[in-house]
Order: sequence, then structure tokens, then C-alpha cells
Amino acid sequence: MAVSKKEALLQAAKDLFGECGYNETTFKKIAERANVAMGLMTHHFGNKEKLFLACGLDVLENFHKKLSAATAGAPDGMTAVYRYCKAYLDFSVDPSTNWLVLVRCSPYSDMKTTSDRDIMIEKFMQIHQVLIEALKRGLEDHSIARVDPVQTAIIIVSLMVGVNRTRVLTPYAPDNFYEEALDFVVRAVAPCEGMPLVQE
Amino acid sequence: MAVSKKEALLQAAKDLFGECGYNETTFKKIAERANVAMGLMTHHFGNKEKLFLACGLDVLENFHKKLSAATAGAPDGMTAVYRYCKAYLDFSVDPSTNWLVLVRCSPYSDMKTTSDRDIMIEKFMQIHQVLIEALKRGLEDHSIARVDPVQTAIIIVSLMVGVNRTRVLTPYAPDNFYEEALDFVVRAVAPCEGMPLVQE
Amino acid sequence: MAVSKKEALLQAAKDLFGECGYNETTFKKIAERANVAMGLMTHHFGNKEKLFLACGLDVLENFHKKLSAATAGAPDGMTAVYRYCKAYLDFSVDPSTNWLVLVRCSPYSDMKTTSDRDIMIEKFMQIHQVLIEALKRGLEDHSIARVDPVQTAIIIVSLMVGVNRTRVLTPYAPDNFYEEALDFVVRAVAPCEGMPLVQE
Amino acid sequence: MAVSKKEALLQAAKDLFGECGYNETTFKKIAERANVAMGLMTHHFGNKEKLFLACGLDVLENFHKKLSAATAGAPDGMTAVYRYCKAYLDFSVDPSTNWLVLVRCSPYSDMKTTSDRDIMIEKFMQIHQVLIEALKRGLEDHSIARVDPVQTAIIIVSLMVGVNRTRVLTPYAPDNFYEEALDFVVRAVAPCEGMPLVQE
DNA sequence: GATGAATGAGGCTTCATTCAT
DNA sequence: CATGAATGAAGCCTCATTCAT
Repeated sequence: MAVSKKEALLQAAKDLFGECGYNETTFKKIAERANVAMGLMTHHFGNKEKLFLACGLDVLENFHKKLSAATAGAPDGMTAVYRYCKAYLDFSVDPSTNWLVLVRCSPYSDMKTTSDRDIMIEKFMQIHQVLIEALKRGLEDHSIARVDPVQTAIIIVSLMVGVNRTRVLTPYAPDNFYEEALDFVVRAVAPCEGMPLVQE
Repeated sequence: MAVSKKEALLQAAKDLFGECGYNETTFKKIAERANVAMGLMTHHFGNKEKLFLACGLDVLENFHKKLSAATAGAPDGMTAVYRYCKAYLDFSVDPSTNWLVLVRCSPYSDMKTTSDRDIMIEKFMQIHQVLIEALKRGLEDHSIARVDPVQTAIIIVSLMVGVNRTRVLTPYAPDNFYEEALDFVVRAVAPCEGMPLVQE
Repeated sequence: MAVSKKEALLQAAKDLFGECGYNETTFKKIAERANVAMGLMTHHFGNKEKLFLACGLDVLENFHKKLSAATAGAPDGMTAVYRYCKAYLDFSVDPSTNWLVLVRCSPYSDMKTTSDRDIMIEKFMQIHQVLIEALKRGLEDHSIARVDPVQTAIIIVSLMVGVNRTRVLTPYAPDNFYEEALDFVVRAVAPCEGMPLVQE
Repeated sequence: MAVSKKEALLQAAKDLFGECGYNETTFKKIAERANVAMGLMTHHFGNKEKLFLACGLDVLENFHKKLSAATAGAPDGMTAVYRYCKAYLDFSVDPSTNWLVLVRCSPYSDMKTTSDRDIMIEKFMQIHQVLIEALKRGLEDHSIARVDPVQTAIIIVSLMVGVNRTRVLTPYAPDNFYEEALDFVVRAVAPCEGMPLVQE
């Protein structure tokens, strides 16, 4: 077969956790979608929570790669920041990324076990770190205003979290909402006289 | 007795939904905390979802009042926007407001029934509306930059959602995080040459 | 109805735990025999182990009463000891006592939870105590040999445990096995020249 | 390797059945402790019950040898009886004998299959037989009182069962409990005027 | 209004056993 | 012989909801 049953299980779980949330996703649903016996889930992943965590970490891994790649080739700090935000938002609306798992499984949502929480928190730290680097670069090349890079990063990520939830979970987001949000970020971190800002 | 059993029930439910989330909050827990019989819940509220909705609406009602009051006496649009955001954030860290119910019960989270979702969405619309009014005022008195008031309102609320989640659900928020977030908003909507902005 | 559902549940559980042992006794079996919904078991008893404990304590309670009554009217210590043993053995073959529960639920068997074990251990202590009193009486009225009453009690109870298991769980016990066992006890604690011993 | 995987499996099974009992001992636990694949258990032993039986028989075999050896060299019947009991009790507290398997796996406990039960019953018969021989010798050489050897053997074994359970499963056994139990036996089978009884 | 015993569907998880490799 | 992924039945327990009192 092309994919192992373990992989099929993980994919089915990511789909369903994203679609239905943690509680509405049952072992039976997952097993049926993956065409696999129920007992195989605990065999491979231990229990439901561990499976959930595995899903979250898998998505987060891909997310981190995307963000790193996006900022890597930027000509200046401001552009890196911009690309980071754009990559964040693009990732969040790409159905193939199973992003919704993260909307429900992240330090921004609930994890029962403390140890699992800690693992997610650690991973999310790395997500912040990519943005912090971009902001620091912007400080050095004067492409962004004099702001504290750590605090600003946390706020920008918070903004991403918020606009993403608005887009993904509510009917309020207008058509060009993400573009507006990007403008908003640029405006907030641009140097006052900042003219060109970002050329894409 | 000072409070009716129905009120005791609602308060216990708000506490527990906020603490434990929807699924971990059981009728038994609520009844025990309220010192009331289990059967009284369906008697007064119909079912769990309706009770949940009642809790959310109750919090939202108070929230709406706070935001309206905060913007009402502002000398100008920008200050109104600022006060809106400040009131939002203050409300979200006041334990007596049962804010956490909204973090878990909102159009930003899951509601099963479509009709219930619609009621919440409608109520949240009003929350946005308060900010939209403030922004419009700012446009008229030139205390804020030329932005689309609706879109900007949605973005600012999204930012509030995000920073609030960061503060309430994660360990990333630094000490003066909310102050920074307020600055961020001000910077983003201020007219370019805007000096004084807000005097509080 | 004559008996409450809770009582019906307890009786069905005693029957089945005695017949099938702990592990082969399922919630489903108990509920069916008691003509009651499965969920009622946890409602009334918390969980399977607590139900098991309740069964054991119930039987033990009756057991203790029987032993106390048996020794109460004895004319002398030796007779009290004899009657204790006889009552023990009679109880153990009376189907209406649900004795088999104790064969499987006692400090002489396995209990998972430590706290439950402690409760059973404490209760069994009282069973021993009744025999210790009888032996002490026998020491005072010289109807039994000079032995340590506590140690001897423990040995006699151990003997009861052993002969009972032989009778109840194996095919080795001959017809008049219990009578022989009683003789054995009498011989072991009788004063050497002891002639009359026990008149029943 | 020093021991075959089959042997490692049997030893691990004996350890775990003794420690945890039948139901709490799983194939997985055994396989892990023996550092062996799960599938090997059914490969070598057929199924769990057969493995359990193999463990029980293995212990019983060694037990039988010990008892036979203990009585073999006795100078008289009474001493043989005494040595039998002593060997029984010594065996039961020697950790290397895996005695606990027998405490939980014996005709005194549950075996599901009738055929397996019969095998164990047959084996236990031989254990009794050793004591019966000793008692018969004692009757012939007048070192014990005039008792029925078969019935007395069954009672003495029952006593061993009881005191052993008291010692192994409960906290009631005092320090010199086994010595007391031996005295108890000697007293019960000694000829009335019997002075020397046993010289060890 | 108020109580809590009673219901029963359904969830997660365990585990002996099978089988392809 | 040896492995361990895979199976699926069955167990315990949870919990919203009903209903007689």
C-alpha cells in the first residue's frame, strides 16, 4: 500500500480534529475514515490525547518550515516581517495544511495534560522566534520603527491569531480582510516617514 | 435567600464553563457547586446548550454595557477607540466578569446549533458596532487616519481577541503586554503626523 | 416495590461476585440480573470496586453478627471457641449468606485499592477479636490449654480459611470434613487431660 | 544466550502472575519483561490459560520435589509430618520459588477450563499423598495419635493453606507465626501422652 | 418549583489472539 | 523460530436527560 496504516490514521485524525474539534472527534469516526480497526489508535499513539498532540505537532512542524522559508530570502527586515505574516495567513487558509487542528490544539486552546501543553508551548516559541529574528533584522537595517522586537513579535502573532480566528471561525471577515490585516501590521511597525515599505 | 436557585445555577455554570470549558463542565458539577438538584437545570434552562448560551449572553450583555459606557464620554474619536480597547482588555482580566466563558463560547469557538450560533453572532455584531461608531467619529474629527471604519474595527477586535488569548491562555505575554497592545493600536490608526493622540 | 433498586443491585452483585469472581462479573451481568440500567451502578456505588467492597462489607457484617451471637451464650470458653468455629463453617456453606463473596473479597484475597484493603482489614480484625475473647475466657475458666490467645486465634481463623477453601473450592473435602476440622481444633486447644471438652 | 526465549517467557510469566494475579498480567507485560515478542507466547504456549497452567505446574513440580525430599529422610512418622509442614511453609516464603503463582492458580482458586482444573487437581492430589504417607508411617510407629490419615492430611494441608494466606496476603501474621502453626499441628496429631514429639 | 433516582446510548480503552513477513 | 502490526469484541464508566414524587 502507498501509505502505512499509521499514516492513514494520522491524516484521518488531522482532518477530523480540524473539522469537528476534539470532543466531537471519536475513535470510531477516525477509524472509519482511515479504514482501520479502532484498537490500532491506542496501539500506535497510546490514547486520544497523544494522538491529538501528534496531529498538532505535525501541523506545527510544517508551519514552522513554511515561515522559515518565507523569511529566509527577504531583502530586508520589513519585507521579512511582511512575508512572515503573509505566509502565516496563507498557511491558515490552505486546506491541505490541516491548519484547523492548530486552531483547536495549541497553547491558544486547551490541552488537558500539562506535559503536552509544555511541548506545544515550546514549539510555538519557535514560531515566535522566526518573527523576532525578522524584526531584529528590520531594526538593524532601519526598515522598521524602533520597537521592542520580542514584544512586538508577540503582538503581531496575537494579531495573526485574532484575524485568523475571525476569518476561519466567524462570518465577519470581509473579502480582502487578510490584505487589510497585512497593511495594518505594516503601518504599525513602519518607520514614521516610511515610504516604500514593502515591494512585492 | 439572597439569590434564587436559578441565579445560583447560572452563576455556577458561568464559573465552571469558564474554568473547565464546555465538555468538562457537567450538570452534576454545576448542580453541586450551586447546591441545587440536577433536575433543576433542564427545568429552568431546557438543556445544556441553552444554559451555555444563557451564560454567554449574560457575559456578553455586561461586556457590551462596559464598552458602550467606556466610549460614551470620550472627547474625540481616537480617545473613544483607545478607551474601547482598554475597556475590552480590562474586562477580560477581571475575574468577576466570567470572561472566560466567552473565550470558549463565542462565534470564535464552537456552538453546535446553528440557531444558537446566529444569536451569538448577532450579539457580537453589536460589539463591533460600538467600535465602528468610535472610528467613524475619529474620521470626522480627524483624530485618526483615513481608514475604512468597518474593516479596521474588525481588525482591531481581532487584535483584541488575539492578545487576550495570548494573555489568558498562554505564558508568552510579558508584564506590560496590554499596554504595548494599546500602543500598537494607536500607532496603527493614528494620523501620520499625529502627535498627541490620546491623553489619559 | 418490595426492595429498592439499589438493594436489588447489591444482591445481584453479591450473587454474581460469589459465583463468577470479580473479573468475570461484569456490569452488564449485574444489571441484567437486577433488572436495572447499567448506569445505576455507578450512580449508587461509584464504580465497580466500590460496589465490590460494599458487597464484601455487607456479608462481613452479617458474618460478624452470627459469630458474636454464637459465642455470646456459651457456658465456658472452650464451648465458645467451638461454637465460633461451628458458626464460621455453617455460615460458609449457607447459600443465603453469599459467603463466596468473602472468599474472593477479603484481605485473604486481592483488593486493588489500598484504602479499600484497609477497610476490609479493619473489619476482619473484629472477626478475630470475637475469637480472641472466647479464648481468653477459656484461659480464665481453664477450659482450654495455656496458649497465647491472639496467636492461637489467628491460627484457628487461618485453619477456618483453609478448610473452608478446601470445602468450597476443591473436590478433596470428604463428607464429614467440617466435623473433623472442629475435632482438630478442639484437640489442639484442649487442656492435656481434657476429657469432656464440649457438650453440644 | 544462557536461557532460551521460551524459558525467559515462562519465568517472566511466573513472576508476573505471582505479582499481579491472572487478570492484571497481560501478554504485553510478560513479553516486555522477557524482552521477547508478543506473538511468541501463543507460539510456544497456545494461549494465556495454557501459559498460566504451565506456570502453575512448574511451581507445583518443584513444590512436590521439596516435600518429597523433606519427608524422605525422617526417622519417624511424626518427624516426617513436621518436616512436611516446615518444608511447605519454607517454600511459600522463598521468593525464588514463585509460590505466589500457586496462591492465585490452584484448585483453591479459579481455573476456567475444566480440563485444566482437573490437571491441577490431580497434581495437588500428589501433594496430599506425600503427607498421607507420612501420617501412615506415624500410625505404624505410634509417633502420632490414632487419626484417619487421609482426613487428617486434608485438614493439615488446609491449615497450611490458611496460615500461608494469612502470612502472604494479610498483615495479621505475627513474627513467629509459622513456628506457632507448626506447634499447633504437632499438638493436634501428637499421641496424648506424647512427650518428645519431634527432635530437630 | 424542587428533588435525585433512573435511564441507556456511546465514549475511550484494554487485550488476547491472528497473521503476514 | 521470531516479530509486532493489526484486529475487534467487550469492559467500565460518563453524562445529558427524563420522570415520579
